[in-house]
Amino acid sequence: MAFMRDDQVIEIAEIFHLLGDPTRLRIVMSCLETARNVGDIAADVGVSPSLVSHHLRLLRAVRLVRAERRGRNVFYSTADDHVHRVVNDMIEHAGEPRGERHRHD
Amino acid sequence: MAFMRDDQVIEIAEIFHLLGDPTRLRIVMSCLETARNVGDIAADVGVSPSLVSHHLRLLRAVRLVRAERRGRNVFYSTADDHVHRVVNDMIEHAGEPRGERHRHD
DNA sequence: TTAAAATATGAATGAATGCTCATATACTCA
DNA sequence: TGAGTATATGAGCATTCATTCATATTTTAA
Repeated sequence: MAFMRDDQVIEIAEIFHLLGDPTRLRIVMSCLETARNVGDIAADVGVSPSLVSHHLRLLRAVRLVRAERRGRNVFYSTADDHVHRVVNDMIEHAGEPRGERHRHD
Repeated sequence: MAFMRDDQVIEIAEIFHLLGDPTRLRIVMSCLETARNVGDIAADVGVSPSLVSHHLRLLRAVRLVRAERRGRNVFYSTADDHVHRVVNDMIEHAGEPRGERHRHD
């Protein structure tokens, strides 16, 4: 783990960083189970379509989401199952009781 | 997922955000398998002990790492197994071949 | 072709952030 | 106790970033 190349670490950190903004995280969560178009995501998250579009561009760039055009809408969905696992594990982590040890070694 | 409370999402995003800096991610990786003291982590990552300490304080605050004093050293280790999974899944995600679909629906 | 709807892009800005350097605290051993 | 080592903290600075607003692009339908 300590022997990972710098560019690998930077790439991974960049993805974490994108998930590290509440608005963007909500956007990812919004299209985690089913593909959703930009307008619906915006309504879901409670921000402007413009802002959603900005964020989706970043998420697309690192392949966290994929875009698919249907008529005049563009539907977004999470790119692969790792995203599911990463988000779910983090939810579990955050859900743990705080203040004490969480491991047994 | 869309029904998560705001404070939950914010808390999770904050943890992702902390993993979203290359230096901090390296620090976490450095004490992912075995507990390591600040000086060794600094040497590992290639930054000053001061900077490592700054980062460790943030990581401690969200319980990503735990501190344990031994003599004049303080040893840090990752707080629980979710961190392992999250980091490993993300490495897999980043390691995938790019440019094509990664799911089947 | 035109109007309207959905999405995307660009510039500007206030706020947050990572880093450095200086200094403070904690611990050990002579 | 005092010197030396290991960590921690605080202020200051340059940079990055999330958001807004205005505008552009794309698509459908009349």
